[in-house]
Amino acid sequence: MQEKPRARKGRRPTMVDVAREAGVALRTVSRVVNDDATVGAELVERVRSAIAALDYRPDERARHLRLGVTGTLGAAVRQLSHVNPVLRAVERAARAAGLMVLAASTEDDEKLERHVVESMCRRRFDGILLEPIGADHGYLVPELAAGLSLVAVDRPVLGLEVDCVLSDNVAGIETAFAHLVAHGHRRIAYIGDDERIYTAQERATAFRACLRAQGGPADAMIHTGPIERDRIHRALESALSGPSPATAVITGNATLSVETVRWFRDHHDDVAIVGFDDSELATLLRPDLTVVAQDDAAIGDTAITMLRTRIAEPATPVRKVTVPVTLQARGSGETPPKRP
Amino acid sequence: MQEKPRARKGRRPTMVDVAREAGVALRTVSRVVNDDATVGAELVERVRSAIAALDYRPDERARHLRLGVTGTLGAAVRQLSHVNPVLRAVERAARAAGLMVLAASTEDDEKLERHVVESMCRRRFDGILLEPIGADHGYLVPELAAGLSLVAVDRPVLGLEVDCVLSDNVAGIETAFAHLVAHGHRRIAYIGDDERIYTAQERATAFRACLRAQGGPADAMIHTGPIERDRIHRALESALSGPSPATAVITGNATLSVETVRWFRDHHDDVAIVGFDDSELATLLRPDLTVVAQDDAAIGDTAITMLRTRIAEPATPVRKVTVPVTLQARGSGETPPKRP
DNA sequence: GCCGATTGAGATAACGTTATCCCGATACCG
DNA sequence: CGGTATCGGGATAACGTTATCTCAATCGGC
Repeated sequence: MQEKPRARKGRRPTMVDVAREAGVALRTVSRVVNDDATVGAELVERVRSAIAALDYRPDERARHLRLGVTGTLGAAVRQLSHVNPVLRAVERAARAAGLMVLAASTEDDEKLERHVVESMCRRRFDGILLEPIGADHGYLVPELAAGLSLVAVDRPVLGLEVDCVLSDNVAGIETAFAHLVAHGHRRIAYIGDDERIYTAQERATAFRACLRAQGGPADAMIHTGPIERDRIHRALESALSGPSPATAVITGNATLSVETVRWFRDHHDDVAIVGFDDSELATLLRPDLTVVAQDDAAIGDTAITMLRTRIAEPATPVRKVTVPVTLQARGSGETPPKRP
Repeated sequence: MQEKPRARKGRRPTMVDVAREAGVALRTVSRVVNDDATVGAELVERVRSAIAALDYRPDERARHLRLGVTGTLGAAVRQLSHVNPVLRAVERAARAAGLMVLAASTEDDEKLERHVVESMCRRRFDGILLEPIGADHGYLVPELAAGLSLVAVDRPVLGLEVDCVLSDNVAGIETAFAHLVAHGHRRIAYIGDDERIYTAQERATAFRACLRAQGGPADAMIHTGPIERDRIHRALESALSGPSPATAVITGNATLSVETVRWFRDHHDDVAIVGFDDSELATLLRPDLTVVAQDDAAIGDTAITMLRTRIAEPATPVRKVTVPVTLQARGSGETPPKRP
């Protein structure tokens, strides 16, 4: 039988109603609800009976106002509709600390980021995790001055000194580059994101340093720009043609890997590839994709730890934590250079 | 120069402080902050100067308590770390209505689902969208009786009469089946999820009906169970071997498609496949994956519309909306049966 | 000139919890 | 026996907004 609970009319019972029903003071009800051991057993029983009789359900809005603490962390992330394993780690770490993470998406839109973060500030969440986009975070200055606890994840907030946890982009690119060199590659191309994005700039800069250390020409092997299929495919055509085509490719993030593999599929280039960051599709390809994997669990745990420290000790010096990455050799980065 | 805003000591300024600074009543400050047109220009200016001087920032916790409305919708979804395009549509529709959606993940865990939903109830969110898991939602009965506005997304809350918006699973399976029959297939297998899950049961039941309508044996072509790689691969081996192997496969969701394609990759079976629900990988394969695509935008928009109706008119009769799906023919479902 | 209506602004309560402080009863010690 | 300490419970304020109601001044009409 499909149960159809009938919604009550009018306002919900409060502790005042419970107190009246139980014949005790309001403060006594609060003590019982909060398991205060100083209330005698008889009164405890009367209060609990009244709670059940009235179907009283605690309202944390009042509690949040009185205590000035909400037990809630906001997570302003670029996308909720895409893969976000860091957020899983964040939620688990928060739960372990008795906190609730509530996430909203900024959709890579600077105005929306501001809207989301300011909405969370107005709700006085205890702290906020932010995947920053764009360069102008001036709107954060008064919030930080007012006492906002915030940790940036995956990239710093440029121009502001706030806590940050991110992957070791430099070491990741170096590792990928060295891995390909170790497998015989000498002409390695880089397909990266728009360098206005912090992580994209870090990775591209690291790649340039690798090229210079190798003694080779720098910029001809680097192709950065917005993540657009046509741009990526033209970059690949350029990198893999001409008198000295690249024999290996490093891609700057998972989406670039997707587009690179899509292009490979149609053009059958037997080119080695190492992608930055892992994803589900990495093991669907032939050969499996070799990747520089970020440690999502460590990033998430660290982000929560730093945020809780910021909340508890606002005077703590600002920190920037880089989390090591690891290379997962699965095949696509281990093939030797194709003879021309 | 890296800006380092210094967090204030002590409590933040409130409207009481602004009133004192401006030399007006508290109610006047509230009128100005809320753009009440009955305040004279001189007082408006004094209040705004005081707001700037004190760097007053509104606190919505008090407002939520006084008004009994938070402008917040909770979204308790199975996963935040996986693809969730419905959530994007939900956020956009909510934003258009001036509401904020805050999401938390239930990680397909019944206890966690209850924890997340009850946490949102204690915060008195205006309404909740829920991707239900499991069969026992008894914990919702008192919440619904107390006035909770809730809409189930993607599957109903079994045993309770609450609003629900989901895809037309039956038509989707029928469309996929008919599509394969139209391309010459007569032996079609179904790889599905655990039938304890509502959508899995609907899809499997629809598939059985298709088989019966075709006059063929029913259960030998249906393989349902938990989404485990080994189980799925054994199901595929079974379906594609023996005296009458299937020449086409329908998969029950995107993850099943992933695992099926993974198995195909290693076994090179030239088998037609139609997958239920789209995903990014669908266009990475050769040929591209033919899918029954859910209308995520319509589901999201409908969910928000139904929730707002439930909030505004609690006595509205409970509704169940099924959103049409469409078949995207991309190649993998159009290949003819392979000759034995 | 007086009276009623309107307008701008202010006083205070309300929302629903928890903290702070207080009170009365009881027990113990000198 | 009296004084002090402790304990269980209660009265009331606090959190920071908004709603409700009131008041005084001004204006217009008769």
